[in-house]
Amino acid sequence: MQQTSRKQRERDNRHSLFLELAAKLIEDEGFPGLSMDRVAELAEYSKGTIYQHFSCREDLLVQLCNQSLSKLLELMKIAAGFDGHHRDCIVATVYAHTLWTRQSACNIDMLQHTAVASVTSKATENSLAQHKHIEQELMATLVELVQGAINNNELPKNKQLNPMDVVFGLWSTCYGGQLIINSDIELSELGVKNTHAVLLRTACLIMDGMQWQPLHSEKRLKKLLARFETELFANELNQLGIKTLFESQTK
Amino acid sequence: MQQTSRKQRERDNRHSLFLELAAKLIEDEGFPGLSMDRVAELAEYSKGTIYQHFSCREDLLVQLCNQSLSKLLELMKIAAGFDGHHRDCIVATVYAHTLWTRQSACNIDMLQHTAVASVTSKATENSLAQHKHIEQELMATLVELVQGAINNNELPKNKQLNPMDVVFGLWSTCYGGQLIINSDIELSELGVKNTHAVLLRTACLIMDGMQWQPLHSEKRLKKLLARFETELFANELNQLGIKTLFESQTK
DNA sequence: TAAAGTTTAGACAGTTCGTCAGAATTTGAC
DNA sequence: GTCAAATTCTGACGAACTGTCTAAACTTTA
Repeated sequence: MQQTSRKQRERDNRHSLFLELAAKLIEDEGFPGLSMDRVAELAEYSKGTIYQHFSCREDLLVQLCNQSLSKLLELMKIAAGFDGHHRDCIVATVYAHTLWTRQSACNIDMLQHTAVASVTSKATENSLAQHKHIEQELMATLVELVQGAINNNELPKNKQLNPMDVVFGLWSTCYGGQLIINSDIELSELGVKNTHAVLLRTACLIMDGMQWQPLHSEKRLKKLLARFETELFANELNQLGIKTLFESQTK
Repeated sequence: MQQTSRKQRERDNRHSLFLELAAKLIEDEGFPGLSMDRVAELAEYSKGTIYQHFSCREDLLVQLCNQSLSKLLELMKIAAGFDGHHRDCIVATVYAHTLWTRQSACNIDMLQHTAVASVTSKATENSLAQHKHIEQELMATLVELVQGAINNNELPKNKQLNPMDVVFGLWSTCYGGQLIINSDIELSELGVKNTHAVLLRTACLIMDGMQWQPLHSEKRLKKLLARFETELFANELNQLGIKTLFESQTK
C-alpha cells in the first residue's frame, strides 16, 4: 500500500499544480485565457493527462471556484467567532466578505462564472456536490448567528422573515454589491465614493430595520471595524499590504 | 432618399430579426446554444450578413442585453410614476424588477453574461455606450425618488449615505437576490420559501433602517402590492397569465 | 440594357474542446 | 537483472465555432 500511497500523493500534487496554474492563467489573462491546452503546456503535461483530472473545462472551473469559496468559508468562520454581540459578528462576516473580494478580484469573478447554467450543467457531480456543501456551510454559519441573536432576545422575532430569510437578504446585498463593484459600471462617476463602506452600511441598515440590538452609532461602527482589523484579520491585511479596508474619508 | 430609406428599413428589420432569433436560441438552448452560425441558419442568411450587423458574438450579446434593459427601464418608469409616497414608488420599482425577471428568466441571465469582462472587452463602443446610457437612466430614475423623499422630509438626511449610495444599496440587494434565485442554489431546500417576497421585504428593511417615512405595516404593504397589480402592471401580469407576483402564504 | 455599385454567400484559416489508439513508463514476479 | 502485464502519458484527430475575405449575385441608375 506504500506504493499506491506514493502514487496517490503524486497524483494529488499534480492536481494541485494544475489548479494553481489555471488560477494563475485566469489572474494573468482573464477567463478566456484559461484553456486546457495552455494549462497542459504550462504544466508540461499533455492534454490527455489534464483530462484525467478534470472531465472538462467546466469541471476545472468549478473546482477552482470551490477553492475560492473554501477560503471565504475560513474567513467567515473567523468572523463568526468574533467576541461581541451576534450583530457584531454579522458585521464581521460582511467585513470578511469584502476582505475576500479584495484578496483577489478573481474570487468573486469565479463565483459569477461558475453560477452559470452552461458551467454547472457540464461539471462533475462530485465537484458540484462539494460546491453545494461549502455553500451550505457558509449559510449555516450565518444562520447560527441569526438564531443566536433571536435566542438572546437581541433580534425581535419577525413573523414575515425566518432566520434563513434574513441571511438570504444580507447575502443578496453583499453578493450583488460586490458584483456591481466588480463590473464595468463606474460607480465613482455616478457618485458612490466608497463602495465597500456603503455596502457594509447597507447591511447595517437591514439590521436596523429589524431592530436588531444593539443599534450602531457611527462611533461604535468605527470602533468595531478597528477591532476586526486588529483582532480578526491582522494577518490577512498584512498580506495585502494595507492597514485598513475602508479608507477613512475624514482627515 | 426614398430608396435609401427603404433600404434602411429593410436593414433595420433584418437587425431585429437577428436579435429576435438570437433571443429565441438562448431561450431554447441556453447561452452556449447561441452561435453565429445558428443565427445565420435560422434567419436564412449567411454568416457574412450577420457579421455586417454585429462585429462579433459579444456585440450581439450586449445588444440583446440592451433590449432586455430597455424593457426594465420602461417598467421602472411606470413604477416611478406610482401615485403615492416616494417610498411607495421605490417599493414599486422593486416590484417592477421582480416582474421583469419573471417575464423571462433570460432577462437577468443576460445581464449576468454581459457583465463579464471577456464580453465587454470585445463589444462595440457603440453598443457599450448604449448599455451605459440605459443604466444611467435607470439610476437617475431611482435617485430622483430618493432625492424627492429627502426634499419632502420623508427621508432624514444621512451624513454617511448620499442618495446615490442608497440607490446602490437597494440595487445591490435586488440584483444579487435575483441572481441567487436564478442560480442552482435550492433556496427552498435551505428554508427560504417565498424568495421574491423576502427580497422585497429586505428592501423595505433598508428603508426602515433609514427611517424613511411612512414606515410600512404588513397591512399597508399588502395593500400597496395589490395597488401595483391593478394600477401599474395589470397588462404585464395578464400577459404572464398570473394574478399576483407574490403568492400569498396565508389562506 | 449594361456598367457601376452594393450586398450576400460560403469556403477558409485559426482556435479550442474532448477522444483515443498507440507509445512510454512503471511494476512485480521470477 | 529481465520481461510481461499493468498503468500512465502523448499528441494527432474530428468536431464545432469564430471571424475574414473573395467571388458571385443582385440592385441601381443612366
